[in-house]
Formats: sequence, C-alpha cells, structure tokens
Amino acid sequence: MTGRRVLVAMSGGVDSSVAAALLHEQGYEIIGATMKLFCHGEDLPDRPCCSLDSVNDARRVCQQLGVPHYVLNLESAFSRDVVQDFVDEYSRGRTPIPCVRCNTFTKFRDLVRKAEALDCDWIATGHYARAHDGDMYRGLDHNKDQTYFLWGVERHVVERLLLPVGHQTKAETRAVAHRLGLEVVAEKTESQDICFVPDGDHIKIIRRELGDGAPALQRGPFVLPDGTPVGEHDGYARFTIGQRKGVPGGFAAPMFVVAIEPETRAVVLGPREALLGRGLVARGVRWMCAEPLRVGDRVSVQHRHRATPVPAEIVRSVGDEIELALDAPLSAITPGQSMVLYDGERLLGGGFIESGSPAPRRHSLPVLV
RNA sequence: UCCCCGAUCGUCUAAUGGCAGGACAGCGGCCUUUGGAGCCGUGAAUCGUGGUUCGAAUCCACGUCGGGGAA
Repeated sequence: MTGRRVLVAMSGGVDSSVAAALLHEQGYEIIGATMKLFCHGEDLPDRPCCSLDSVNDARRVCQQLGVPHYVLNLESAFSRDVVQDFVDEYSRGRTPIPCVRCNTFTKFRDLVRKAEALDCDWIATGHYARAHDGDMYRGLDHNKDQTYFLWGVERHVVERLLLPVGHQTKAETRAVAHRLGLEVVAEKTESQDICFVPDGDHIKIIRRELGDGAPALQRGPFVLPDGTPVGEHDGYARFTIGQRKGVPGGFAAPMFVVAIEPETRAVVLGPREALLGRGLVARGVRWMCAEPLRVGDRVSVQHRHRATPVPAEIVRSVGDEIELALDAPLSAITPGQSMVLYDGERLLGGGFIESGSPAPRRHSLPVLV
C-alpha cells in the first residue's frame, strides 16, 4: 500500500478525532466520514456516538483540519445486521453483542466499501488496538483495549488499517487533542450504553420491533435448577447469564441467572458456583491470523469484555464451530456474547458463544472405556 | 361463624420483657464503547386497637388477614 489517502471513521468523539488529526499531522490525505446508522427523534440529549451533535463535532474537527467530511448513510444495513440481530437474540433468550456486529458488518465491511469507492488506500478508526502486517494486537493501554470487539474484522481489512491511538493511553489521547487544538472534543465523556438504545432501555427497542406481545417481554417464572418456582419476572429479555440485579431476594446468598429457557419463559437461578464452566462452544468463528488454528492448538480465551483471559485448548473444530477446554473455569459463559482468542497480545480470532459446558473431554487425553 | 396455629424491612429471617439486627432484592456512585459482574455508599419493618409494665416485636384482650381442624 503506497498511497496516502485514508478514510477516517469519525464518530465525533475524542479518539477518532485525534486519530484523524495525528494522521493529518503525519502527512496523510484525510477524508473524514461519519456513519449515520439510525434515526433518533430530533431532541434527544447529545449522545457520544452517532447523534446529530456528534456529526457536527466530527464536521467541525474536519473543518479545523481543512479536510473533507462526509456523512454516509448506512441506516438500512445497520438495521438489518445489527438491530434485527439484537432483537432476535433477545427473543431466543440469548444476549447480543451489537458492538461486535457493528464493527464486523458495518464499520469494517460496509464502510470499507465506501472507502474503496472513494479510492482510499487506508482506513482508520479511533480504536484502542494495534495493527501490523495484517495482524491485530491489543491496545498498548490494556485498560482501554478494544480488541474484544474487533475479532470479526477480516484480515485483508486489517492489512490496510491505521489505528493511531492504539499505542497511547486515554489521557495521552486527550493531551494530544489539546495540543492539536481540538478543544471541541478533547474532554468529551466516554461513550457508553448501546448507541441505538437512547436511554439504556433495550426493552424499548425490542417492544418497538416486535410489539408488546413478544414472548421475551411476557411474564414468566423464576425457577431454581430443580424446577421449583420462586417468583415471577416481567420478561426474560431483561436478563442475561450471570445477572444478579432484579432476581428475587430471600436467599441466604446472592442468586444469579444461570440459564434462560425461552420455551417456558423461565429464568433459572442458582448460586455463584453454578455459573462456572470448563468448556465452551462457539459458532460463527472467524480467524484473523494467517492460518486458522486446529484441534490441539492452545490459545488464550476471553469470554467477556474486560475479563481476564484463560488458557485453553481447541478440542473440536468443525466448519465455523469450535469447542474449547478451559484450563481454569470461567464464570457466566453467555450464549450470544463473544469469545475472543489471543496469543498473548495478538488477536487470533473469535466467535459467538453458543453454550458453556461443564467440562468437555480433552482431545489429547485417551478415553478409557 | 366453634377450636387451634401463625403474622417483623420488598423477600427470607434474628431478637422470648431491655438500643428491632442480618442476608438477598432496591436506590446512588465508581468502573465500562454490549449486556452483566465487581467495589463503595445508602433508604427500608414489628398487622390493627386497647391493656399490663419503669420498659412490649415479646405478656393479656378484642379485631383483621392467612393456614389447619370430626356437625
């Protein structure tokens, strides 16, 4: 890749603004792009991502840098690939992870196509991750590392990816913003919540998409693992594996959601120990590393955002499905969430968790009959 | 329509005449580009009305409600 033209995905936040400014300083030819992903009402409070104010902030930064800025409308694709999946997963009693799908399908596929249409040689974002020669590595500041959300990016995209803030801390990013005069965005707060869920109330989105009659929103029983009913809930879509909030009290120790059964609308409760699993099955697996790993290979697996990875072995691999045997138990292995595989700092790939299991037999151990 | 037994934070329970305590849930904050978890902090109760007593969740009477009982 020899050209110097780069499309920078700009959310209007500090990170992507600084990314654009740093590349500009390095002599790249910048094209700023902000994705329009959904349509909120007119007078929602400012949100860190995707709101009208954010578009304006991105535009102002581009004006300041003297570079062009486009707003790209990806609404229908985003609605299909991210929002639809989001409500479908909740309907099935699973817990979606929209940020991964947005990265995989919207930001690093659909947006990349736009970049190609604009003859860009590179694509850049404000993610805290590092990319070299087609491989991706954790952000240098592990506290801000975002590779957990990036496992679905294809290798050929990583090869032309620039991640200028991935080697610095958040504080350094803010300092750079001040140094480069980006006062508009320098002290903006972190984005949080799901960008298309206005007030953190995901139930509202499910209701909007599926209506009040959706099974996931109907009353159902809380039950113990042996089936004993211990209360009622207002819809299993309000729960996820490992959740403690909203479960009935009256037990000696805290109780957690250990399973969700859409067929009976039951939310199953159990003590903390009941959340532990030694095995994990994932589907939709993608490999970012040059050669897909095979049965018997050892990896480090991270099963939720900000969780500590544990060593594991691949014990089964069929098509895009793999099964792992974990060296140490993980808590709350949640269907729908991502499991991400690493080799130290290097991102190997990932997939969507299908199930956790107590302890899969290890491929390398002989099975005695 | 007679007799038993029971009633304490939202829930489960502790205190048997001496400051109503705990656990879980709730709420607030921290953390966090999903959902959660975790950590810190915090509000919350003696079924009602009388009586006995220096003092009542505790003892007595009546009532209410819930469970049980050969007309």
